Amino acid sequence: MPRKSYHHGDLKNALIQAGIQILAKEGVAGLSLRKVAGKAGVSHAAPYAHFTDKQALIAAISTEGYRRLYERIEDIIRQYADDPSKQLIETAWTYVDFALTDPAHFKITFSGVIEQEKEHPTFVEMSQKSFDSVVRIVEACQAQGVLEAGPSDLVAVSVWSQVHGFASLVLEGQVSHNLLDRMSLREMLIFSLNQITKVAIA
Amino acid sequence: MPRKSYHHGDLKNALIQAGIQILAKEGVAGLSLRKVAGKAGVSHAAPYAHFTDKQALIAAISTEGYRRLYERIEDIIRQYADDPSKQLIETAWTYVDFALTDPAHFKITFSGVIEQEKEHPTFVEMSQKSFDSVVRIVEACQAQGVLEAGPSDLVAVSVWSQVHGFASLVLEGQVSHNLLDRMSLREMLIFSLNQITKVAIA
DNA sequence: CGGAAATCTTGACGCCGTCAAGATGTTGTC
DNA sequence: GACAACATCTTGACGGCGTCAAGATTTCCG
Repeated sequence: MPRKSYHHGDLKNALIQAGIQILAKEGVAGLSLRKVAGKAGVSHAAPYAHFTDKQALIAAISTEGYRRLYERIEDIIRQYADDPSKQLIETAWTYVDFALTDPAHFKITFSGVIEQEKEHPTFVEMSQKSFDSVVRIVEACQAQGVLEAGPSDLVAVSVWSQVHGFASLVLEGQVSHNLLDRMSLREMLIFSLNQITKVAIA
Repeated sequence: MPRKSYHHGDLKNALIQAGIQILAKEGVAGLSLRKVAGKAGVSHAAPYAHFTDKQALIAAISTEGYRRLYERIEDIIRQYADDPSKQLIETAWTYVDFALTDPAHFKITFSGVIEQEKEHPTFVEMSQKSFDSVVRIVEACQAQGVLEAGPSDLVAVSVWSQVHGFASLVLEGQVSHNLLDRMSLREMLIFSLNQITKVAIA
C-alpha cells in the first residue's frame, strides 16, 4: 500500500506487522530488514529511524508475540473464572496452538533468538506479565488441590517447562508419526498435563 | 593450523569442529561458512565440496550435538544399570548441563534451527536413537512404579518435554532471579521431575 | 601410465546489515 | 506567519555473507 505523504505516519507498527507477515510466509531465515522496509513501502534504511538495529526489530516482533499470548491467557482466565483446571488446559493449548499456527513467529518469540534481552525492557516486561498470569493460574489450581502445593513460582516453572517443551518438540518434528497416528496433539498435551496434576483434568 | 598438502585430508570433520568452536565463542549469529572455512585453513568456497549448503553444515553440527547427548545417555544407563530413577535424573541433568555449557551448540541442535530436517537423514537417525534411549529409561521407571503406567513413548514425550522446556526456559533467562536465589538449577530440575513421578526421587 | 573424479582456489553475483550525508516534512516558539 | 530545531525518510556506499562457475591441483583406479 503506497503512502500519501513523505512521512509514513505509523511506520514503526507497519514494520512490525510486515515482519510478522514475512515470518509467516518465508520463515525466520527469510526475515530481513530490507524486505520488511520494502513491504512497508519505504527505503531500505528507513527502519533505522525507529529501530537501532535488526535485533531491536526482532525484539519488537517478539514482544508482539508475547502480547498476543498474554491477551489470550487473560481472556481464558476471565472466560473460565471459576474453573482453574480449564484455565490450565486452555492456556497450555493456546500456547501450542500459537506454535502450530505461526511457527516462525513462535520460534522468534520463545526460542531465544533474542541475544541481549536486557536491552529490550518492554520484551522483558511482557514476558514477565505472561509468566505472572501462569503463576495466578497455578495458584488457583493449588487452591483446589489440582496441583501440588509448594512455591507457586516454582510449580509454574514446571508447568511452563512442560508446555513450552511440548510445543518445541512438536515444531521440531520430534513427536513420532507412530504417536501422532494414535492420538491428537491436544490429547497428548492433556495427557502430559495430567502427569503433573494431583487429580485428573480434562 | 596450516596444512602440508593441497588436499586437507579430513576437511569435513575439521569444518564441523571449527563450526562448534565458533558457536561457543561467537554464538549462533556469528556462525558463517566463510569463517568456518577460514578457521579450517581453506578458501571460502571449499566447504561446498563437502556440504551442499550452509544448512547442511548446520545439520552436521546438530547431529554432532545429538551424538554427544546420546553417548552421555548411554553412559548413564550403563553406570546406573540397576537404578532407573537415577538414570532419569542424570539424563535430565546432562541435557540441562549441555544447554548451560554450550548454549549456542545446544540451541542450534535442539531449537529447530534446521528447517528441512527430512533432507538430513543422519540427523533424524541420531535424534531417534536419543529418543529411544529415553523411552528405555521410561520403561525401566514404569517397571519400578516410579513413572505412571501407559504407553512408554507417550510418557517419554512428557518427560522429554519437561526437560527440554526447562533447559530452554533457563537459556532464555525466563527463570526469575528470585527463584535462582532460593535454589540451584539442579534442585529445580529435580523438583520438576518429581512433579511427574509417582514416588519421590532424588 | 593416463584419464576420471575428488578436492580446493579464485573470482564474481546479488542480498544483507549498517552508517553517513542530505532531502523532506512537522512542530514549537517568537 | 516565519523559521529554527527536530523527526523522518532517501540515497549511496561499505564490507561480509551464501552461492555458483570456471579452473587448478591432487588422488584414485583401470
